[in-house]
Amino acid sequence: MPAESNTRSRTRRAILDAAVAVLARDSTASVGDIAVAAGVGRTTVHRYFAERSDLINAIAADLLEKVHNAVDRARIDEGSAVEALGRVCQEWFALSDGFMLLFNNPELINDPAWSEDTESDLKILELIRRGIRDGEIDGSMTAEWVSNLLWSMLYAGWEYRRSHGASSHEALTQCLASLRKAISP
Amino acid sequence: MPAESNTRSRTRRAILDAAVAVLARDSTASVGDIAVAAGVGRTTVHRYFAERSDLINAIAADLLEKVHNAVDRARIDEGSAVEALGRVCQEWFALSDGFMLLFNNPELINDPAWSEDTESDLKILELIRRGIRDGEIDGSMTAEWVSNLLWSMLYAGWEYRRSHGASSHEALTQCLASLRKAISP
DNA sequence: TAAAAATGGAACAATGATGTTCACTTGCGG
DNA sequence: CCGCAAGTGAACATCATTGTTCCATTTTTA
Repeated sequence: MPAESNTRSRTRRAILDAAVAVLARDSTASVGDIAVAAGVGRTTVHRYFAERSDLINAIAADLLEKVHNAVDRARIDEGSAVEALGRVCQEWFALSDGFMLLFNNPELINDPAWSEDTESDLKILELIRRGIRDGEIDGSMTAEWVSNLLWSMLYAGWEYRRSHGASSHEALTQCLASLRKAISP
Repeated sequence: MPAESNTRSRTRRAILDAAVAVLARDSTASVGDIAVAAGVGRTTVHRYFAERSDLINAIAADLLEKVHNAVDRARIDEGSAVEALGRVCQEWFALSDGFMLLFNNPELINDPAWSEDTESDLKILELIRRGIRDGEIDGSMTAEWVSNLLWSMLYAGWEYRRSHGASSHEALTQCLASLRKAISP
């Protein structure tokens, strides 16, 4: 199959990005709202994603890829486990819109791609177990709980920024500090 | 005005409780879905709450009252601040459905009753400040951040129970332990 | 520059939720 | 045990969203 033309892939990206931004604020936004946000006609959106669910699925796939890339960039095999977790946190922190969208969109979480444990989830769990083995992370907690902690800290950081006007840097710093304290042995 | 008859207030409660339970799982559930869950005709729901938004507002008010009552029961002026925070956590943990509903219902959070800082929010912030003054809580964090931490820990606990099949007791225990570690000086 | 690709926008049918009315039961409560 | 408050379900109009089609217009690109 021929590669998608440049114009088409640019338009596709614009729609996808706008959809994430809009749906993160209001998960019930209409296709029309998304089209406006993307600076594109509603017809065009339907030309790229026939049904609303196709758009949702595309968002899920896109986010999944971003998550994977973030984990790669974090080089989780290098250095101490806690440091590596910090790097993952930092990378994921930038994906706030996508995750906010994921949180309050049951249909998204139930997407096959996000089934039980994504590849990235498993990598993080393994990283946490390494931290526990090395005595860097409190072994009285299950790896799953630590993983939950990480997510909820990210959430706290995003919320801190959103509702208290904290800068991203500020929020991330607090986030990381609290996570380190919470998981330390 | 005459007090509401027993039957009426019972029906009202049934609708309200069913609405919380249903909307916590799917925030877009129809009034019909709620009526079925409440074991009541859709017409009856509309008799109690003319519009959908009236029902939503009633839920908000109801939850707000539960939150207040929980804070009262926690006797936040007694004992150490950290112990008191623990009691609040424990009380609030039981309101999971309501909060889940609150989290992914923008229209609910924007309800006048939940404006900026509810009475309970202010009480908790004051409690946290007391903890910081008394040296029980790390003073390098703002009270607002600690408050956010508390919420995100609750969220982590609920999620741990939901997706990892942990018992309420287990989840709450982890929740409290991690919170204490995160906020300790 | 001209063909091809991409977009815009109007119009339309289908759908599902909402809110209202009404005539008909049900079942409390005095 | 009976009357009346309360609830039921059907029917109806309204509304917003969705998905589709068609044609004119703009933008790419060959």
